[in-house]
Formats: sequence, structure tokens, C-alpha cells
Amino acid sequence: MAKKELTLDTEQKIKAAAKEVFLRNGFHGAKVKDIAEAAGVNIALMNYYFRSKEQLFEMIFMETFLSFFGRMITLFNEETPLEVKIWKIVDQYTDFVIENPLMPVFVLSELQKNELTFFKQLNLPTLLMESYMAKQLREEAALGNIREIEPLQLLATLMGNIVFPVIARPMIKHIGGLDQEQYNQFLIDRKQITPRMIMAFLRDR
Amino acid sequence: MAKKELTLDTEQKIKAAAKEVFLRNGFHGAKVKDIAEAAGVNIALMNYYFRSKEQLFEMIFMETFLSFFGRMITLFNEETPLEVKIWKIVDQYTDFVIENPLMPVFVLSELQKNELTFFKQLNLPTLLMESYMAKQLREEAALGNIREIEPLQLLATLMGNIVFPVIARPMIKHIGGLDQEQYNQFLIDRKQITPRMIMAFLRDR
DNA sequence: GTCTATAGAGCGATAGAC
DNA sequence: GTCTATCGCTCTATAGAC
Repeated sequence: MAKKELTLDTEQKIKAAAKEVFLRNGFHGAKVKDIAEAAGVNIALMNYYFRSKEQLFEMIFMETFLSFFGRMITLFNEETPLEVKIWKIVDQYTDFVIENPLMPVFVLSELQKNELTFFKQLNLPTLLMESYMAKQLREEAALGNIREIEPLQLLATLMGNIVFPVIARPMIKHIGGLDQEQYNQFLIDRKQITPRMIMAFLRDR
Repeated sequence: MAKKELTLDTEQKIKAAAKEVFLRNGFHGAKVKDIAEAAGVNIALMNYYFRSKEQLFEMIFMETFLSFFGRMITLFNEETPLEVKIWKIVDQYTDFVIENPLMPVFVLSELQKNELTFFKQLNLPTLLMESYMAKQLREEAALGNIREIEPLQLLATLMGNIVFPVIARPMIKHIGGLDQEQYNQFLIDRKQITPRMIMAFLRDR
């Protein structure tokens, strides 16, 4: 039992180290030596647990993508009124990307470079179209409360406004001459701008 | 003279090939062998013209970043009325990223991984704050025509709405179950959504 | 389960012929 | 200017000892 715990511990330590190195450097920029060093083990042990760099990467990528996308879908499915929900999504997803600043560019740039088989097997269209958010948008538009909008357009708008400033962090910081604290404040300020903008659009006809 | 033209030709051929390979695969994913093959020359000749992979990359990156960012700043400086300009920026910058779909993720992900000295030397803050757009936003807000907004927030909003859907292309296509044509139409549809949304926000107080 | 040592392939860069 | 041949290094993976 103590043996089993120790095993899990090493495995988790390698996985955590791999996640850190992959997210910072991407698949090709990450070297197995860096991962082994960050985990405090040697390369042989890494391959004992995970067989190859590719397999380790696929596991990390899958988990990271599901976290990145799943978090948004969970928020889409909250059964609160539309306007309340949009404010909440922006607030919570902003906090989420502030805590995981390397996640968006990692997920999106690896997705552009690789052909990831697991990704194609996910039934993402259904997840979006059958979300509570999609139902709400249809109903509110039918009632004439808001303008019609495709759920995918709303998703892209939300993500664009929340996630882009994180993807573009070095550029934003440099253009604005911001230090880390000012940059975080810049993201926090967007918690007001983004939902106001989306609601103004939905109501404006 | 004919000799000189031939020289430039080979140099340009290598550079064009390098740009293609770097944009598709990033610095670490791009192999000098791939670039040489794409250019129809051998590795020795590449190094004859550009000395090293690093130097070739830096040249490509610099040009690409200046194109990506400069295009937006040029549009910011057009001396047309605010609303007209916002519509025009969205229209033209959308066309620009549709024509250069790999540019955004390349620029932003390499910027996150590397410490690029040339980048830090650029005086980007001045370019933005002294743009005609910044002046317009101050004046229109003082007149009470629009809500106050920092130029950097407007820049992030515009880029987020235009560029993010391109960065997230594989994800958007898969979530929406879109083929290439439907995906392009999705981007075109945003030419209406984004400026309407921004104007609704600026006017809504 | 963890280590050392090393295999074997691939990488970027260059010497030297033409 | 352009090529072939090759160097020296780094990379990932594995064999084998403990």
C-alpha cells in the first residue's frame, strides 16, 4: 500500500512536470530531458511510466483541452437567466485563464499543428447545440427580448474577448507599457466591458 | 546584372520557403531540411545566405510581426469618422487574416515562448497612444457621443473578435461541424456582428 | 521501481571541391 | 553561387544492473 502510493506519487510528479514544460514550450520545444529534470527523475523512468514523449504529450493535451473547453461548456449549461449568466461566464472564465495563462495558446497552437485523433472523436457539436445556453438564446429571441444569434458566434465572441488578451499577453503588456499588476488589472477591467458589450448588442435592434 | 537578379531570386526563394515552414510549424517544429527542400536548395546554401536557422527565423518573425501589427495601426490612423472606421477595420482586418490564416497563432505563440530583443526595442506604446484613433476616442467621449474607453481596450476587443476565430479555427470548425466554405462564411458573418457590438457598447450609457 | 550507460537516429553547421 | 560529404552535438528510447 505504501508502495502503491509511492508509485502514484512518482507518476503524478512526472505528469505535473510534463504539463508545465509542454505548456511553456509546446511539443517540439519541450525536451524529455527538461521534463525529467523538472520531475527530479531520469529519462528511463519517464519512459517506464509513459512509454514515449508522444504518449505523454497526448495525455497532457487531452486533459488540458477538456479542461479549457469543458469549463466553458459547464458555464454554458448553468440554468440562470441569460444576462446573469453572461456576466458570470465572463467573470469566472476570466479568473480561470488568469490562473492558467499558458493554457489557451498551448491548446490552440498545438491544435493547429497536429492531427489529434482523440480530438476528432469528441462530439463537440452536440455539446454546444444542446447546451442550455443554446435553448435560452432561441427562446429569448422568439420572445423578442434579444436579437437572434448563433450559439457558435456567441461562443467565439465570449472566448475572443476573454481569451485573446491572454494569448496576446506579451504584446498587450508591451503596447500598453504595463507591468504584471497593471496587466492583470487590464484583464479585470474587461469583466465589465465584455458583458456590457454583448448585452448591448443583443438588445440593440 | 543578370547575376545579381539570380542571386536575389535564390535568396527570396529560401526566404519564402522559410516563411511557409516557420508559420506552419513554429521555430522548434520547423527543420532546416524542410526549409531547404521547400526552397529546392540544400542546407549549405541556406546557411550561405542566412548564416543560421536563428537568424533566418528572426528575420521572418520580425517581418511577420510588423505586418500583423502594422496593418492594424495603419487602419487605426485612417482619418475617417469613428463609426465608419470601426466598420472598415473589421472588414479589412478580417480579409487580412483570412488571407494569412497562420499568421496570428505564429506571431502570438512565438512571442510567448521566446525573448525577442527586436520586439522590445519597438516603441509600440507611442504608436498606439498617438494614433488618430486614440485622439478620436478622447474627443468623441468629451463630446458625450460615446462612452470613455482606453485605446488598448478597443484594440484588444477588435483583435479578440477578429483574430481569435482564426486562431481557434480547428476548434471552431469542429464544434460547428463546418467545412472550409462554411467556416469562411462564419468569419464573414462576424463582419456584421463585431462592429455592431462595439458601436452598441460605445453608445450605450 | 529506479538507476547508469549507451544505442541509433536526426539535427544544424561547415569544409572544401567545383 | 552551389554542391557533396561529413563533423559534432543533441535527441529519444532502451538494455541491463540493482
